Amino acid sequence: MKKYSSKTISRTFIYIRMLEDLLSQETNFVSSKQLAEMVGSTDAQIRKDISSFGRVGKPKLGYNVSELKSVLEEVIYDNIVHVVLFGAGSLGTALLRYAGFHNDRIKLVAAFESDKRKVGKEVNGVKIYAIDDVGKVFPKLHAEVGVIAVSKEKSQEVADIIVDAGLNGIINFSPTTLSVPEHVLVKNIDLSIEFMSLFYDLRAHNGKQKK
Amino acid sequence: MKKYSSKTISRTFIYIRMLEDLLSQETNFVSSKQLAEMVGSTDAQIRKDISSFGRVGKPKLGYNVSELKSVLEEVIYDNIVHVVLFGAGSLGTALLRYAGFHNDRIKLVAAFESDKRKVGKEVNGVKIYAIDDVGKVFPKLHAEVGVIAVSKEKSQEVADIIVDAGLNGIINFSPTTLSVPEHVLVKNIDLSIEFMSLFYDLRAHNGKQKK
DNA sequence: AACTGTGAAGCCATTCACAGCT
DNA sequence: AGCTGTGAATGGCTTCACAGTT
Repeated sequence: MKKYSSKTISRTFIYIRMLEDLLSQETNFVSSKQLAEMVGSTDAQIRKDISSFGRVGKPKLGYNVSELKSVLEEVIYDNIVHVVLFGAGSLGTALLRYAGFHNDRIKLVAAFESDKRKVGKEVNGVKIYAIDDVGKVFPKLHAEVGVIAVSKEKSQEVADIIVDAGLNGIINFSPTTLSVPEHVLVKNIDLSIEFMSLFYDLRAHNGKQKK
Repeated sequence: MKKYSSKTISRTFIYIRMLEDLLSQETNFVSSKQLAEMVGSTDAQIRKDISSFGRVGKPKLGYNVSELKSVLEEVIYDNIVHVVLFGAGSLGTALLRYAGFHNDRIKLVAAFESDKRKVGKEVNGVKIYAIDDVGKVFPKLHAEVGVIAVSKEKSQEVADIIVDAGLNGIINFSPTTLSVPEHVLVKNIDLSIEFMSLFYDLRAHNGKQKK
């Protein structure tokens, strides 16, 4: 598998989304400049990203929308991601309901929760199991990525369970730095840091304007 | 206001969190190397970040934990962020309940929602208003940042409301690229992109290991 | 002796600018 | 004539490595 930078990959998802919009408007061709405008980037950036995947544009015409979409999709997905959720509290439940996880590339296959009252329920077609049954349920799931949506205090414990179960990708919504073996990839999404850093940028930004 | 890179700022929040942990264990000094290990970074990175805020470390001893914490906090917050939420669906409700927004630096001051059944309720001390009352309620709020947690279809409409109300920071949880005037700062948090790009990294990572 | 602070080097991503294609 | 693809230039962030400090 060829390795692209994860920045390029993140942008590629956004490009695909735009191409889908264009397709639904029956637009056949799009230029790097137009795409750039749609996603808030630059034409050079778009061309650089796309050209790293091969020669797909047509000089003078731009990119064929559906062809480009196929190329981008091929780069990114050869498979479906099987995701398991830990924690069905308010954040976990929001994730279960979140429309973004009900597409053809991501499949949320199960949720685990310690609160007995929630165990056995189903949200959006996803079953909630008791955390103690991980050993029993896991082998059937073919899961690849675990999502941690439990409290700060329990997150390391859950991370250990995920690692023991053999997964090597974690998305961590709790505000902690997890310690995991080196082969496990962790992506931290700390919502309060996102907020606070936006706020900081905002003040710096406004300060500049006043000058 | 001096401008630091937003990468440095994001890390600073994480440093503060670690320093709080150290304080609660009554540790007085910490070296860049120890901190690096705690947050999963390098000692040089830590020193570079901290030194950009001034000379605060003591050669041979390291950093005084509580002194460093004060310095970092001073850099980041002179004020409280007033946040307004749009959308009290499952994601919005999770945000209302999210512990990270109940600290002394972020204040979620109100929520707006179009579903009449939710209007008038209170979650975690935050009132839910009708979206039509924005004009009436807003002036009292002193809000600085708006959070969009509504569906893709309604997000641009809500962004327009936020901009009209005079806010110039938006955190957008919906999977769209908003169009806003140049002075408005938008931070997109697209959870499905986060997932998909983790998955991609994971596969690239595993591919490498097999060699 | 041990650790910080920092100039310099190295690395990566973005932007520029234009040759080449249709 | 217009738009892509890309080498070269730029800019920014990270790492190196060591002088300075206590």
